[in-house]
Amino acid sequence: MSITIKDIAMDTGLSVATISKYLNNKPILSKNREVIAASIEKLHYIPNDSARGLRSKRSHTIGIIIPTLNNSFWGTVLGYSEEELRLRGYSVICCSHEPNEESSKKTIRALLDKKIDGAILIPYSQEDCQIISVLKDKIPCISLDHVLESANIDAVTSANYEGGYEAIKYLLSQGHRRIGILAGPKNSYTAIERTRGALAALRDAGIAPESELIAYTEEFLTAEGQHSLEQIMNINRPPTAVFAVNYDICIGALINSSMHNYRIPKDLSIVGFDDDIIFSSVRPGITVVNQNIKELGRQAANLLLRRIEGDWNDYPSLIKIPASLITRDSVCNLKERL
Amino acid sequence: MSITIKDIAMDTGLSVATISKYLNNKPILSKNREVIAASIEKLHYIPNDSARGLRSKRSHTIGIIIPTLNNSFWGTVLGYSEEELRLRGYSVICCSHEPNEESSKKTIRALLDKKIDGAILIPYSQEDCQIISVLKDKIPCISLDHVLESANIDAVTSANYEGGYEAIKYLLSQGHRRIGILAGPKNSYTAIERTRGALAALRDAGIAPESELIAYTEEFLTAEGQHSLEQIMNINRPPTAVFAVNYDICIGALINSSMHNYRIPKDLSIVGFDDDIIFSSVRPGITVVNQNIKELGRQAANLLLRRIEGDWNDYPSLIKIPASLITRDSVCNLKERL
DNA sequence: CTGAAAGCGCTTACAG
DNA sequence: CTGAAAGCGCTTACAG
Repeated sequence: MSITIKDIAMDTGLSVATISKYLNNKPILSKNREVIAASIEKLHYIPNDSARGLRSKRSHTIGIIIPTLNNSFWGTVLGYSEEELRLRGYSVICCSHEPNEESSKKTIRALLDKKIDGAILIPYSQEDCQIISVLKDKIPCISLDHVLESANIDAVTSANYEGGYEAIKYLLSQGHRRIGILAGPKNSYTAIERTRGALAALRDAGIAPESELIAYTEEFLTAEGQHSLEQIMNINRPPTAVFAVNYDICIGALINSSMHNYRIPKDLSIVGFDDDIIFSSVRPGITVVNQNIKELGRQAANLLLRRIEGDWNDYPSLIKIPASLITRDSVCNLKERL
Repeated sequence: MSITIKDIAMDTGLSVATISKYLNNKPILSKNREVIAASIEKLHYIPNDSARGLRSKRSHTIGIIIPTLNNSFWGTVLGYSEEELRLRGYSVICCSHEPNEESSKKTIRALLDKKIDGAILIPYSQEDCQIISVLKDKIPCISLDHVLESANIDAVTSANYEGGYEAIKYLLSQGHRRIGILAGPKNSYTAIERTRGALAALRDAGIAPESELIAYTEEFLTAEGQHSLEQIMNINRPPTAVFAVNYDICIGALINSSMHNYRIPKDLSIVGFDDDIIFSSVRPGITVVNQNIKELGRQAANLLLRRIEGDWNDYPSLIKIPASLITRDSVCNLKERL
């Protein structure tokens, strides 16, 4: 019924073995190459993935494991990875998982049953080390967004540390000296890195970080972001500016300042991390450090493909994608005021 | 190397044909059923999808075509569909596509090459009829979120009309009589339906809709939402309340009212469509009509599976998922005021 | 470089 | 209901 490799063999007068070699980019006479290409085009031949997979033990599908899709950030990363992978001939099957061991195991099991050739994993936290170590013994794996300490694994993340550093450096350049850090959860890799960068920038400017200027939360929740700002503005000498390490925390801070009628940036300057349509729509626009989501997704896909193709030269590799400051109107220039 | 159906046959003393029948839920002696189940369990047998696919011409994978994943709404829908499908033994490969013919064709081509057994499509607009009609001749297809007029196709959507009706009915119950409708794009199925419902509610209350109280946009953009509110508040007798038909439009309206220092709900009441964490974090909380995203995703998956399994009884079917009003504090009760 | 043959792990008629 | 045999469309050694 449908066109097979046999039809191409008949049509070209070559053997199926040669057609197969063409399909797999193995050396054949360039004359034959042309003939085959023309025949494939003419007959609209499409290789049968099931047959290829059955013989070669490779499924040409890769798994992407994501915490939750209820989040435009992961969804977007997934989208870019998927695009890159698709263009290279792979399909992706994506799974979301809950932050518990049972869910992780089920997800891994399902993926392995599907005989995926590799996986990109976005971990919840360090605990997900377990799930990745099970996987990476069997197939190539990339950790996205998190660097898992205990696991020896390829990772691609944003330059979180540098992004945090940039945010504070900018605030300092605008004359701020008392800067609060809405540091988010203590167990989040990204939050930790961004906070570390922020503190380093402070230190490099000769400012000793004060613990009352750092507010931690349990999770990335707007409600906790609100509370963080509340807390930090109630100390003896409140800051003139705050750096919020993530979207939800930043939204929370914004909500809290509007409840207190703080005028931004006059009463309080703010820099967030992660851009969103809302930060450019709102007045004043909110200055943020923006992640390059497209590169994040693509590089993860590319690195994974290299591993699948057998290139383990630089293993384990940590790829950092630069994050960049988007300057808007939420930071007051204290120097101009003087 | 890995366990195959042959191993199970050996272990149980039955033939591979019988094991295959077990795997495919065909009638076998219940005695044998038990023996096989035990053996599969014992040897950790996992059927090889490639082999099954090669023989049976079914891939047990289904395609989900999505406008963009850069959107928590689609991502979430995808997540729920994926979960449902996975539990039923299918994997999903998802593709995003651009709103142009070339991109659509490439996407369809890629999916068809993968021999998907069915597809769920979230169209951009009526134009996507083309892409769906190409697909649905070959494999079962469900349209999600949109009902495509010209294509005879299964669809599952939220009760958009009813949701719009509810929003206005609520506003009326709070004593509002002059109500603005931020109607979004004229070519969006969901926007049209929600607006239709809103207008019907007005009419049913004996209020003739006035065209100056309806503001359309080109796309779903916050900037256009801002402009819509601006426009509608500048007419001779501005409304006491507005209904925003979608998230972005609602955010835009909120931003515009904050720029004008309208106090919500005192100066202006507002009801949105589509919930978001931000609407419950903000003060006052924003009243919205909420879609049941989980059901949307699940029902689409279930309907598709029914079609794939050959049940075309109720074709074409339109499944409407109820949307429900979440009452918060953005609507002023004018009756109490009197 | 090319080709003949075997075989990947299943499902599908077909007999029994 | 069960089983023997053929075959799905490829890739993989192996000769040539």
